[in-house]
Amino acid sequence: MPRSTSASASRATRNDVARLAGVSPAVVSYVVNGTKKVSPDTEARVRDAIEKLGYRPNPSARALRLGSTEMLGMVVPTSINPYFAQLAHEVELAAARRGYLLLTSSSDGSIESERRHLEHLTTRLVDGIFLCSNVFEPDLRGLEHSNIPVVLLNHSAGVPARNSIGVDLVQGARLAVEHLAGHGYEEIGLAIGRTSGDEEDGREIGWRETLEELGLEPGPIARGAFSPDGGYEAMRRLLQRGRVPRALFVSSDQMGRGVLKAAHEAGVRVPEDLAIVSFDGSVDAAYSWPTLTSVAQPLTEMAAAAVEALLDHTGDPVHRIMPPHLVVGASCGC
Amino acid sequence: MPRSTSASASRATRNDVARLAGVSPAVVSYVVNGTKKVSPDTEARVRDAIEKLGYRPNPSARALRLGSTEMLGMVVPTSINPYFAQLAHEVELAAARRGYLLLTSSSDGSIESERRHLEHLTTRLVDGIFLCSNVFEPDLRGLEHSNIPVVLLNHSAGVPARNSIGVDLVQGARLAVEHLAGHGYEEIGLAIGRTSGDEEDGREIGWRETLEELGLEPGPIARGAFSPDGGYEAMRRLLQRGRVPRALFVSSDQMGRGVLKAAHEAGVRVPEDLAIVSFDGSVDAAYSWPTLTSVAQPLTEMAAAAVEALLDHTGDPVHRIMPPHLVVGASCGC
DNA sequence: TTGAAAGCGCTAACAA
DNA sequence: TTGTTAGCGCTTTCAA
Repeated sequence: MPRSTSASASRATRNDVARLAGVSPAVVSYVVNGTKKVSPDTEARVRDAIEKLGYRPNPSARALRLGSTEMLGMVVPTSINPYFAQLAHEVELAAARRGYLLLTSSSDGSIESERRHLEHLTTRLVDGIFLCSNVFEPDLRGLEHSNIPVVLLNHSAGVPARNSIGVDLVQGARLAVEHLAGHGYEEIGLAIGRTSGDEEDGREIGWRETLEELGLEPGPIARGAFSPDGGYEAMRRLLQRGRVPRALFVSSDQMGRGVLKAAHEAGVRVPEDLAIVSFDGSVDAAYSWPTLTSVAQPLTEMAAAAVEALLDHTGDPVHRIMPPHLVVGASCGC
Repeated sequence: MPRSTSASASRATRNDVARLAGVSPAVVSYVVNGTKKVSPDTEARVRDAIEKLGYRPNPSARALRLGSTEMLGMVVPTSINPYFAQLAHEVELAAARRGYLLLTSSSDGSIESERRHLEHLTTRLVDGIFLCSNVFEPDLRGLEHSNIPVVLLNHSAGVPARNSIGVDLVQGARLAVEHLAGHGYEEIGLAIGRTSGDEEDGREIGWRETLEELGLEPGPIARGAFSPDGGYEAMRRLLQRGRVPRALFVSSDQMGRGVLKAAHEAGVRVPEDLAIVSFDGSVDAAYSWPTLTSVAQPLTEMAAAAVEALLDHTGDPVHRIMPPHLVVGASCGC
């Protein structure tokens, strides 16, 4: 028998409080929830008893009665990535402001694990789920029996029937490319994370379109995972092909770290030989060497919007695309 | 009325399953929990109904009945720090192996917030708590009425009445200092994170003792927060004092990032002018420039030990001090 | 092998 | 203003 059983067995219940205060159990609920008027005198006695016994309402009983656990779930690809760690943290704060607790788990980049985590969360009966999926069209079958609302977070193109919140990737890429072009670079390459579906990443679209508008030829493209390793390998490939451009748009700060590492190893100076603008605006950008100029996502706003969409929204799905902004570091040569 | 209410209202209950299978509700429990023999025929019918309805036992009802939520809580100073993110992830995996879900929240380095999070977790009736505290003697008053077991994780000196799991900081510092001394450096400084109590950090002790044993004078000490910013400022201070040693032991990879940034800015070459060994062995070490030689903590083992201490241990408090090991990068000049 | 029933702690409708 | 009570979905004892 687990220790926990004795732990909760020893915990004061509403009846204990009622007995000590000399009132009925219902009155304790009235005081705790403020749902009904109670005479000041009674209230004082009840509060006193609550204090003495260290009483806390049992959340399982509450949840059972109310049909709501007041918990929200979030699935991220990996919490080691500071971008997702920060996003999850912002969501945690936004949820807490509404009295909800956030359960976060990481799918480690696997679709199978993502599905399992979703299932696990629904089993736990969370009141809603934020999903940062590894794929464009996540497998939501585990939710079909549950009616639990979902918000696709960090998801820039809307899946028709789902709420989604994301940053404007196309616009972000535009900021990056225009900034590099503003420095006079005419050859601007792309190091981009691999997506697992058919959809083209908005950053790639924005990069191409902006170059076109500026009358510039697209520079070389290198693909890799959305990770430091992925960035490292992407940059290594550019080096091997002898096709290192003068400027490079990198699709995440994490990849940026890898690109920098490969550049340093090869003796490519940043920004003198290679100017870089990356994406996300996470802490990693500020503590790379050189610091990365990065297209920052408005995480706080995205988190707030996600919580709002989950808790307040009914009717048609919400699709919010938030504007990014450029945070200038040293890697672009400013 | 929140959407969640309607969501859970629509969820199939055990009674629905029983009705569909033509058995009593109890039999459904027998099948689900495997606690009692049921005829193969009945079992098949029940499983069929479960499948059809997508039935999942209501965890709140289970928890209410069993007195256990099968959830564990964890409080970390910050989940943005990859070291804690990784530690939390390892704990999440270890807990999952035992059928427990992990609730993680970050205290953002504040003692007040740490206390609040602890309280919040106990209120949620988790079956146990892992605490990576900001301080040596955490304020556990919020738990006094609850009997919830606690493990101090990332805590190297045992608080007498509590379980604690940590790495051997003294031994870790020894590895670092001996390695640097092995490179022939005779002046080895220390950049160390500030602790908020009176206790001296084991790394400082180990650093001093090892130098003493080697017959070397202690190099300069710089203190700062356990963060990139803290490392940056610590290094800046050494630079301003004109007291940059030839070798430096840095008490975390996060600080190491800041030290590197300050060194780069000042034109101090690593490892040529300054050799560095840091602590934690996190991803940050591998993607710094140059890569950091770092004293790695056995996170997986620590997480497993922590879960074991929490779930299996009764009687006297557990105090486990795990051995670290050196991961060689480029910053030491190897 | 199966079923009936008590009760976990709580909220809220209703009665007093 | 306060108390009584039904019932949320589940596990488990006891009886059939």
